[in-house]
Amino acid sequence: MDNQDIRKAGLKVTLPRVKILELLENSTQRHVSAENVYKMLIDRDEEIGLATVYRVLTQFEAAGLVTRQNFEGGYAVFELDRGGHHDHLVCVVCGKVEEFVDATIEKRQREIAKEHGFEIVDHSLIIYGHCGNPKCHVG
Amino acid sequence: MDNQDIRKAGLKVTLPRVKILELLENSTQRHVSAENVYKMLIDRDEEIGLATVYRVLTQFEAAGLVTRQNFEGGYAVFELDRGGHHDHLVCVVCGKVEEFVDATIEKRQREIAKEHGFEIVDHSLIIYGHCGNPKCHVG
DNA sequence: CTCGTAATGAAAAAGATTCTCATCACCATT
DNA sequence: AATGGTGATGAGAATCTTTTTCATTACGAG
Ligand SMILES: [Zn+2]
Ligand SMILES: [Zn+2]
Ligand SMILES: [Zn+2]
Ligand SMILES: [Zn+2]
Repeated sequence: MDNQDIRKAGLKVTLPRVKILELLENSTQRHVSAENVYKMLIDRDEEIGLATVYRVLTQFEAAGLVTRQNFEGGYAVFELDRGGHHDHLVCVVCGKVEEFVDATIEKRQREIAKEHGFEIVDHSLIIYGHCGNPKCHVG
Repeated sequence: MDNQDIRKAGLKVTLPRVKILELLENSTQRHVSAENVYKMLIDRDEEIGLATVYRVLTQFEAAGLVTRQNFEGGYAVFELDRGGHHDHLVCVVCGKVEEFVDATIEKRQREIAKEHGFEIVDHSLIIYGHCGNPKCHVG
Protein backbone atom coordinates (compact mmCIF):
# COMPACT_ATOMS: atom_id res chain seq x y z
CA MET A 1 0.00 0.00 0.00
CA ASP A 2 1.99 2.98 -1.22
CA ASN A 3 2.16 5.76 -3.78
CA GLN A 4 2.00 3.21 -6.56
CA ASP A 5 -1.50 2.33 -5.45
CA ILE A 6 -2.49 5.95 -5.85
CA ARG A 7 -0.96 6.05 -9.32
CA LYS A 8 -2.61 2.81 -10.31
CA ALA A 9 -5.94 4.36 -9.39
CA GLY A 10 -5.29 6.99 -12.05
CA LEU A 11 -4.78 9.68 -9.44
CA LYS A 12 -1.91 12.11 -9.07
CA VAL A 13 0.36 11.49 -6.13
CA THR A 14 -0.37 14.56 -4.06
CA LEU A 15 0.44 15.37 -0.47
CA PRO A 16 -3.16 15.08 0.79
CA ARG A 17 -3.58 11.67 -0.80
CA VAL A 18 -0.28 10.38 0.55
CA LYS A 19 -0.98 11.67 4.05
CA ILE A 20 -4.50 10.25 4.15
CA LEU A 21 -3.32 6.85 2.96
CA GLU A 22 -0.52 6.90 5.56
CA LEU A 23 -2.97 7.82 8.26
CA LEU A 24 -5.34 4.99 7.34
CA GLU A 25 -2.42 2.58 7.51
CA ASN A 26 -1.09 3.78 10.85
CA SER A 27 -4.23 4.72 12.72
CA THR A 28 -4.96 2.67 15.81
CA GLN A 29 -8.61 2.55 14.82
CA ARG A 30 -9.28 0.89 11.52
CA HIS A 31 -12.75 2.38 11.14
CA VAL A 32 -12.69 6.15 10.89
CA SER A 33 -15.12 8.80 9.75
CA ALA A 34 -14.13 11.62 7.40
CA GLU A 35 -14.29 13.96 10.37
CA ASN A 36 -11.96 11.63 12.31
CA VAL A 37 -9.45 11.68 9.47
CA TYR A 38 -9.69 15.45 9.20
CA LYS A 39 -9.05 15.97 12.91
CA MET A 40 -6.20 13.49 13.03
CA LEU A 41 -4.57 15.37 10.16
CA ILE A 42 -5.02 18.66 12.01
CA ASP A 43 -3.36 17.08 15.05
CA ARG A 44 -0.42 16.19 12.87
CA ASP A 45 -0.27 19.77 11.61
CA GLU A 46 -1.28 18.82 8.12
CA GLU A 47 -3.21 21.62 6.47
CA ILE A 48 -5.73 19.55 4.55
CA GLY A 49 -9.29 20.73 4.03
CA LEU A 50 -12.28 18.67 5.03
CA ALA A 51 -13.62 18.81 1.47
CA THR A 52 -10.39 17.25 0.27
CA VAL A 53 -10.66 14.51 2.88
CA TYR A 54 -14.11 13.62 1.57
CA ARG A 55 -12.98 13.83 -2.03
CA VAL A 56 -9.93 11.65 -1.47
CA LEU A 57 -11.78 9.04 0.56
CA THR A 58 -14.44 8.83 -2.13
CA GLN A 59 -11.76 8.45 -4.80
CA PHE A 60 -9.99 5.78 -2.78
CA GLU A 61 -13.27 3.97 -2.46
CA ALA A 62 -13.86 4.11 -6.21
CA ALA A 63 -10.33 2.78 -6.69
CA GLY A 64 -10.97 -0.09 -4.32
CA LEU A 65 -8.35 1.05 -1.81
CA VAL A 66 -10.90 1.85 0.83
CA THR A 67 -14.30 0.57 1.92
CA ARG A 68 -17.14 2.75 3.13
CA GLN A 69 -19.65 1.60 5.74
CA ASN A 70 -22.86 3.50 6.49
CA PHE A 71 -23.28 3.33 10.24
CA GLU A 72 -26.38 4.13 12.23
CA GLY A 73 -26.61 7.83 12.96
CA GLY A 74 -26.24 8.98 9.40
CA TYR A 75 -22.51 9.02 8.95
CA ALA A 76 -20.01 6.76 7.20
CA VAL A 77 -16.79 5.19 8.34
CA PHE A 78 -13.91 4.27 6.07
CA GLU A 79 -11.28 1.59 6.39
CA LEU A 80 -8.39 0.37 4.33
CA ASP A 81 -9.45 -2.52 2.14
CA ARG A 82 -7.20 -5.35 3.14
CA GLY A 83 -8.50 -7.75 0.54
CA GLY A 84 -11.08 -9.72 2.38
CA HIS A 85 -14.69 -8.72 2.71
CA HIS A 86 -16.06 -8.72 6.23
CA ASP A 87 -19.04 -7.53 8.23
CA HIS A 88 -19.24 -5.61 11.50
CA LEU A 89 -20.22 -5.81 15.13
CA VAL A 90 -20.61 -2.37 16.71
CA CYS A 91 -20.95 -1.57 20.41
CA VAL A 92 -23.78 0.93 20.80
CA VAL A 93 -22.24 2.27 23.99
CA CYS A 94 -18.52 2.71 23.37
CA GLY A 95 -18.46 2.53 19.59
CA LYS A 96 -16.00 -0.38 19.52
CA VAL A 97 -16.02 -2.14 16.17
CA GLU A 98 -15.16 -5.79 15.58
CA GLU A 99 -15.07 -7.60 12.29
CA PHE A 100 -16.20 -11.02 11.23
CA VAL A 101 -16.77 -13.12 8.15
CA ASP A 102 -19.14 -16.00 8.10
CA ALA A 103 -19.27 -18.31 5.13
CA THR A 104 -22.73 -19.57 6.00
CA ILE A 105 -24.21 -16.07 6.05
CA GLU A 106 -22.45 -15.08 2.84
CA LYS A 107 -23.75 -18.19 1.11
CA ARG A 108 -27.30 -17.75 2.32
CA GLN A 109 -27.27 -14.17 1.08
CA ARG A 110 -26.35 -15.31 -2.41
CA GLU A 111 -29.10 -17.91 -2.33
CA ILE A 112 -31.69 -15.44 -1.07
CA ALA A 113 -30.78 -12.92 -3.75
CA LYS A 114 -31.13 -15.61 -6.39
CA GLU A 115 -34.50 -16.70 -5.05
CA HIS A 116 -35.69 -13.11 -5.37
CA GLY A 117 -34.22 -12.64 -8.83
CA PHE A 118 -31.66 -10.14 -7.59
CA GLU A 119 -28.09 -9.89 -8.79
CA ILE A 120 -26.02 -8.86 -5.75
CA VAL A 121 -23.90 -5.76 -6.06
CA ASP A 122 -23.05 -5.35 -2.41
CA HIS A 123 -24.37 -5.92 1.05
CA SER A 124 -24.19 -4.40 4.48
CA LEU A 125 -24.52 -6.42 7.67
CA ILE A 126 -24.00 -4.65 10.95
CA ILE A 127 -24.80 -6.20 14.29
CA TYR A 128 -25.35 -3.61 17.02
CA GLY A 129 -24.97 -4.61 20.64
CA HIS A 130 -23.17 -4.25 23.93
CA CYS A 131 -19.55 -5.34 23.82
CA GLY A 132 -17.81 -7.37 26.47
CA ASN A 133 -16.66 -4.33 28.43
CA PRO A 134 -18.56 -4.24 31.75
CA LYS A 135 -19.01 -0.49 31.36
CA CYS A 136 -21.01 -1.12 28.23
CA HIS A 137 -23.62 -3.31 29.88
CA VAL A 138 -27.05 -2.24 31.00
CA GLY A 139 -28.10 -2.38 34.65
CA MET B 1 -53.44 -0.71 14.26
CA ASP B 2 -55.56 2.27 15.32
CA ASN B 3 -55.86 5.17 17.71
CA GLN B 4 -55.59 2.83 20.64
CA ASP B 5 -52.05 2.04 19.56
CA ILE B 6 -51.24 5.73 19.73
CA ARG B 7 -52.76 5.98 23.21
CA LYS B 8 -50.95 2.89 24.39
CA ALA B 9 -47.72 4.53 23.37
CA GLY B 10 -48.47 7.30 25.85
CA LEU B 11 -49.15 9.78 23.06
CA LYS B 12 -52.14 12.01 22.58
CA VAL B 13 -54.39 11.12 19.68
CA THR B 14 -53.81 14.09 17.42
CA LEU B 15 -54.63 14.65 13.80
CA PRO B 16 -51.03 14.44 12.54
CA ARG B 17 -50.45 11.15 14.34
CA VAL B 18 -53.68 9.64 13.08
CA LYS B 19 -53.02 10.76 9.51
CA ILE B 20 -49.46 9.49 9.48
CA LEU B 21 -50.47 6.12 10.88
CA GLU B 22 -53.26 5.88 8.30
CA LEU B 23 -50.86 6.73 5.54
CA LEU B 24 -48.36 4.09 6.62
CA GLU B 25 -51.15 1.53 6.61
CA ASN B 26 -52.57 2.46 3.23
CA SER B 27 -49.47 3.43 1.28
CA THR B 28 -48.65 1.24 -1.69
CA GLN B 29 -44.99 1.33 -0.71
CA ARG B 30 -44.26 -0.10 2.68
CA HIS B 31 -40.85 1.57 2.96
CA VAL B 32 -41.08 5.34 2.97
CA SER B 33 -38.76 8.17 3.94
CA ALA B 34 -39.88 11.06 6.12
CA GLU B 35 -39.82 13.24 3.02
CA ASN B 36 -42.06 10.70 1.23
CA VAL B 37 -44.56 10.80 4.06
CA TYR B 38 -44.51 14.59 4.11
CA LYS B 39 -45.14 14.85 0.38
CA MET B 40 -47.89 12.25 0.43
CA LEU B 41 -49.60 14.23 3.16
CA ILE B 42 -49.30 17.41 1.12
CA ASP B 43 -50.87 15.58 -1.82
CA ARG B 44 -53.78 14.69 0.42
CA ASP B 45 -54.10 18.34 1.45
CA GLU B 46 -53.05 17.65 5.00
CA GLU B 47 -51.23 20.61 6.49
CA ILE B 48 -48.64 18.77 8.50
CA GLY B 49 -45.14 20.15 8.94
CA LEU B 50 -42.03 18.16 8.07
CA ALA B 51 -40.72 18.58 11.61
CA THR B 52 -43.88 16.96 12.90
CA VAL B 53 -43.49 14.08 10.47
CA TYR B 54 -39.99 13.42 11.81
CA ARG B 55 -41.15 13.79 15.41
CA VAL B 56 -44.09 11.46 14.99
CA LEU B 57 -42.12 8.81 13.12
CA THR B 58 -39.45 8.89 15.81
CA GLN B 59 -42.11 8.56 18.51
CA PHE B 60 -43.76 5.70 16.65
CA GLU B 61 -40.39 4.01 16.43
CA ALA B 62 -39.80 4.41 20.17
CA ALA B 63 -43.25 2.96 20.75
CA GLY B 64 -42.50 -0.03 18.55
CA LEU B 65 -45.17 0.84 15.99
CA VAL B 66 -42.66 1.59 13.29
CA THR B 67 -39.22 0.39 12.26
CA ARG B 68 -36.47 2.62 10.89
CA GLN B 69 -33.92 1.38 8.35
CA ASN B 70 -30.80 3.34 7.47
CA PHE B 71 -30.37 2.93 3.74
CA GLU B 72 -27.30 3.71 1.69
CA GLY B 73 -27.20 7.34 0.68
CA GLY B 74 -27.63 8.70 4.17
CA TYR B 75 -31.37 8.65 4.64
CA ALA B 76 -33.77 6.48 6.57
CA VAL B 77 -36.94 4.70 5.56
CA PHE B 78 -39.78 3.83 7.89
CA GLU B 79 -42.28 1.01 7.75
CA LEU B 80 -45.10 -0.22 9.93
CA ASP B 81 -43.92 -2.91 12.28
CA ARG B 82 -46.09 -5.87 11.45
CA GLY B 83 -44.68 -8.05 14.16
CA GLY B 84 -42.06 -10.03 12.36
CA HIS B 85 -38.48 -8.91 11.99
CA HIS B 86 -37.09 -9.06 8.47
CA ASP B 87 -34.17 -7.88 6.40
CA HIS B 88 -34.06 -6.14 3.03
CA LEU B 89 -33.07 -6.52 -0.59
CA VAL B 90 -32.82 -3.16 -2.36
CA CYS B 91 -32.50 -2.57 -6.09
CA VAL B 92 -29.77 0.02 -6.64
CA VAL B 93 -31.37 1.10 -9.90
CA CYS B 94 -35.12 1.43 -9.32
CA GLY B 95 -35.17 1.46 -5.53
CA LYS B 96 -37.50 -1.53 -5.28
CA VAL B 97 -37.41 -3.11 -1.83
CA GLU B 98 -38.12 -6.73 -1.03
CA GLU B 99 -38.14 -8.34 2.38
CA PHE B 100 -36.87 -11.66 3.63
CA VAL B 101 -36.23 -13.56 6.81
CA ASP B 102 -33.72 -16.33 7.03
CA ALA B 103 -33.52 -18.44 10.13
CA THR B 104 -30.01 -19.61 9.30
CA ILE B 105 -28.67 -16.08 9.08
CA GLU B 106 -30.47 -14.98 12.22
CA LYS B 107 -29.06 -17.93 14.12
CA ARG B 108 -25.52 -17.41 12.89
CA GLN B 109 -25.70 -13.78 13.93
CA ARG B 110 -26.57 -14.75 17.46
CA GLU B 111 -23.72 -17.24 17.53
CA ILE B 112 -21.24 -14.75 16.13
CA ALA B 113 -22.25 -12.10 18.66
CA LYS B 114 -21.80 -14.61 21.44
CA GLU B 115 -18.38 -15.64 20.17
CA HIS B 116 -17.33 -11.99 20.29
CA GLY B 117 -18.81 -11.38 23.71
CA PHE B 118 -21.50 -9.07 22.34
CA GLU B 119 -25.07 -8.91 23.51
CA ILE B 120 -27.17 -8.13 20.43
CA VAL B 121 -29.41 -5.09 20.56
CA ASP B 122 -30.28 -4.94 16.90
CA HIS B 123 -28.93 -5.65 13.48
CA SER B 124 -29.18 -4.35 9.96
CA LEU B 125 -28.73 -6.53 6.90
CA ILE B 126 -29.33 -4.97 3.52
CA ILE B 127 -28.47 -6.68 0.26
CA TYR B 128 -28.02 -4.23 -2.61
CA GLY B 129 -28.35 -5.45 -6.16
CA HIS B 130 -30.17 -5.35 -9.46
CA CYS B 131 -33.73 -6.59 -9.29
CA GLY B 132 -35.39 -8.84 -11.83
CA ASN B 133 -36.67 -5.96 -13.95
CA PRO B 134 -34.75 -5.99 -17.27
CA LYS B 135 -34.45 -2.20 -17.08
CA CYS B 136 -32.42 -2.58 -13.93
CA HIS B 137 -29.73 -4.75 -15.47
CA VAL B 138 -26.35 -3.61 -16.67
CA GLY B 139 -25.32 -3.98 -20.30
C1' DC C 1 11.86 24.26 -16.88
C1' DT C 2 7.08 25.09 -18.80
C1' DC C 3 2.58 24.39 -19.32
C1' DG C 4 -1.90 22.12 -19.24
C1' DT C 5 -4.79 19.88 -16.41
C1' DA C 6 -5.95 17.87 -12.29
C1' DA C 7 -6.11 18.84 -7.38
C1' DT C 8 -6.80 21.79 -3.42
C1' DG C 9 -8.81 24.97 0.23
C1' DA C 10 -12.35 27.95 1.73
C1' DA C 11 -16.68 28.92 1.67
C1' DA C 12 -21.13 28.21 0.08
C1' DA C 13 -24.63 24.87 -0.91
C1' DA C 14 -27.24 20.84 -0.34
C1' DG C 15 -29.71 17.16 1.97
C1' DA C 16 -31.39 15.00 6.09
C1' DT C 17 -32.81 15.59 10.62
C1' DT C 18 -33.38 18.10 15.01
C1' DC C 19 -34.30 22.07 17.86
C1' DT C 20 -36.60 26.48 19.37
C1' DC C 21 -40.41 28.82 20.61
C1' DA C 22 -44.73 31.01 20.19
C1' DT C 23 -49.22 29.25 19.35
C1' DC C 24 -52.62 25.66 19.37
C1' DA C 25 -55.46 21.66 20.68
C1' DC C 26 -56.26 17.39 23.30
C1' DC C 27 -58.80 15.84 27.19
C1' DA C 28 -59.45 15.46 32.29
C1' DT C 29 -62.05 18.18 35.18
C1' DT C 30 -65.55 21.34 36.39
C1' DA D 1 -70.45 22.49 27.33
C1' DA D 2 -66.74 25.66 29.08
C1' DT D 3 -61.93 25.85 31.14
C1' DG D 4 -57.19 25.12 31.88
C1' DG D 5 -52.88 22.67 31.99
C1' DT D 6 -49.79 20.30 29.38
C1' DG D 7 -48.39 18.19 25.52
C1' DA D 8 -48.28 18.84 20.43
C1' DT D 9 -47.66 21.54 16.31
C1' DG D 10 -45.75 24.56 12.54
C1' DA D 11 -42.33 27.59 10.72
C1' DG D 12 -38.09 28.55 10.55
C1' DA D 13 -33.56 28.40 12.44
C1' DA D 14 -29.98 25.35 13.57
C1' DT D 15 -27.11 21.17 13.20
C1' DC D 16 -24.65 17.62 10.99
C1' DT D 17 -22.68 15.24 7.21
C1' DT D 18 -21.37 15.50 2.64
C1' DT D 19 -20.98 17.80 -1.94
C1' DT D 20 -20.21 21.64 -5.02
C1' DT D 21 -18.19 25.96 -6.66
C1' DC D 22 -14.44 28.54 -7.98
C1' DA D 23 -10.22 30.88 -7.77
C1' DT D 24 -5.60 29.35 -6.89
C1' DT D 25 -1.92 25.88 -6.67
C1' DA D 26 1.03 22.11 -7.97
C1' DC D 27 1.80 17.47 -10.25
C1' DG D 28 4.24 15.55 -13.98
C1' DA D 29 4.43 14.88 -19.20
C1' DG D 30 7.13 16.77 -22.67
ZN1 LIG E 1 -18.58 -1.19 24.41
ZN1 LIG F 1 -14.13 -3.36 8.96
ZN1 LIG G 1 -34.85 -2.52 -10.08
ZN1 LIG H 1 -39.22 -3.98 5.45
